[in-house]
Amino acid sequence: MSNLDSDEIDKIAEGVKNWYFKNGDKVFSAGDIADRLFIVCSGKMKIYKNTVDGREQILYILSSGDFIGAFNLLKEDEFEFSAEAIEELELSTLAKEDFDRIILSNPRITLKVLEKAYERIMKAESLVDRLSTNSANAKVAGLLLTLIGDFGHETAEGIVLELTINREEMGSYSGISRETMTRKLKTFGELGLIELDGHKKILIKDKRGLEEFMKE
Amino acid sequence: MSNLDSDEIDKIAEGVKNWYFKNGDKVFSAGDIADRLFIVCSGKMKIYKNTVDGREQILYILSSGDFIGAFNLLKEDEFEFSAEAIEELELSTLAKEDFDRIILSNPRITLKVLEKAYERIMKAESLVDRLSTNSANAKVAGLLLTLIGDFGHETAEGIVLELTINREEMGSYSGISRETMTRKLKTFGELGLIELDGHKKILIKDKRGLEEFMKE
DNA sequence: TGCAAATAGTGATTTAAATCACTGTTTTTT
DNA sequence: AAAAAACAGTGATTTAAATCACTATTTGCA
Repeated sequence: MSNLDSDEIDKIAEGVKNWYFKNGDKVFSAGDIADRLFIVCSGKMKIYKNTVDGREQILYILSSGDFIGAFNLLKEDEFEFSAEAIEELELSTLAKEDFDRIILSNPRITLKVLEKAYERIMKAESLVDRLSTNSANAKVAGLLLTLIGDFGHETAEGIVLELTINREEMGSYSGISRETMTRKLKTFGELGLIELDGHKKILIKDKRGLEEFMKE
Repeated sequence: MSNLDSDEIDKIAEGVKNWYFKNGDKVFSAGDIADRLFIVCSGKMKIYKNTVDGREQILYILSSGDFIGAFNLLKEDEFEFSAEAIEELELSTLAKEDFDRIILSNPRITLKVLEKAYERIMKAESLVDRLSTNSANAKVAGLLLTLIGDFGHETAEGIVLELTINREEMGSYSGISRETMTRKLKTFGELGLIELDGHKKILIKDKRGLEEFMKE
């Protein structure tokens, strides 16, 4: 936050509010006025839409440092999606007009925001990738690779996913049903690509193998 | 292009090249180095990926004023998609390093680019919307509404789509097969929502009705 | 204008995943 | 630690769209 004079900083700090959410709490809903910027400080939240046929489609999983509600500079639209905490979550929010003012007067911050916008484009396009195949195997393989980014960390035995989403939500993040998700994960387990440990932990044993699945 | 001094403008003009493509010509391919920015001057081109199961998934249809190959500032990646003219097409291209230089030194242009990035986010997310339903009816309705933006113009009888894409490509822009596209368009015709006039023209008779189809 | 090539339409069949209905297991709560 | 609630697994069945194989129509070019 360089390039801000102290008056400006004071003014902004005034507008910043901090929030705390528990797993499952709703942060905002589709249709709410998007007059604030939400910045994730710790924890995770899911961004999702309700589809035509009454299911939920997860678009993004946001972690520390991600923000949402900002790119439409100066226009104050409604949110087209909803947000819900998927683990303990700390947020700061900032009035959109303050944010706009900061962007308009601080080129370096504009560039940062542009970078974030690019990140979001990449994520949306990779979701399109996942949804555009008809093969459930490819969807699940693609999902697991994405989840490495969202929930993965390296260990001695390989990459471990410590999930805070359930099978239904995994389905919703890849466009398949809960039951198909269950069945495909089992198949991948039998093939030695992954190892399931309870409901909340997956060990990725063969990342390459998963990538292969996305090519057929 | 305000805020550029004349030296700068000269330097940039040097790097600009103009291109002309016929319908069906390839502009660039996935895997090509993305070291240029492509700006559409007139005509249209489609941006697409080849999916896992060997089909083509259209991501965007770009028209005059749209550009591609830019948001990943300073990084020179490969294109993850291909581009092909879908009617006579005039392009200008600009070396990416020049573009980066312009952005970094002209905040007003950065803002313009940010606006375009937001537009692309909206388009990608609306494509996700379309792909995330299992109902072919909803996909086709959503497609037609999107095509209004890409190919539509108002006439006395309603909105007319003068298509430069075929049924296969319409399917590819909404995640269904050519045959299903054909059948659903027929159904919509019978319901009085649209009217088909040859292969290349569709009259939208009931936009509201189409929107309704996206909600069930 | 007529002809070839491209594109679209259509019925029959297959297929993979959704759905349904239930049971089993894990996780969380008190 | 026990009980309740949430979540996951599974077989049977249905379903909608993909695919196949072919014909008909449209388009654009010579």
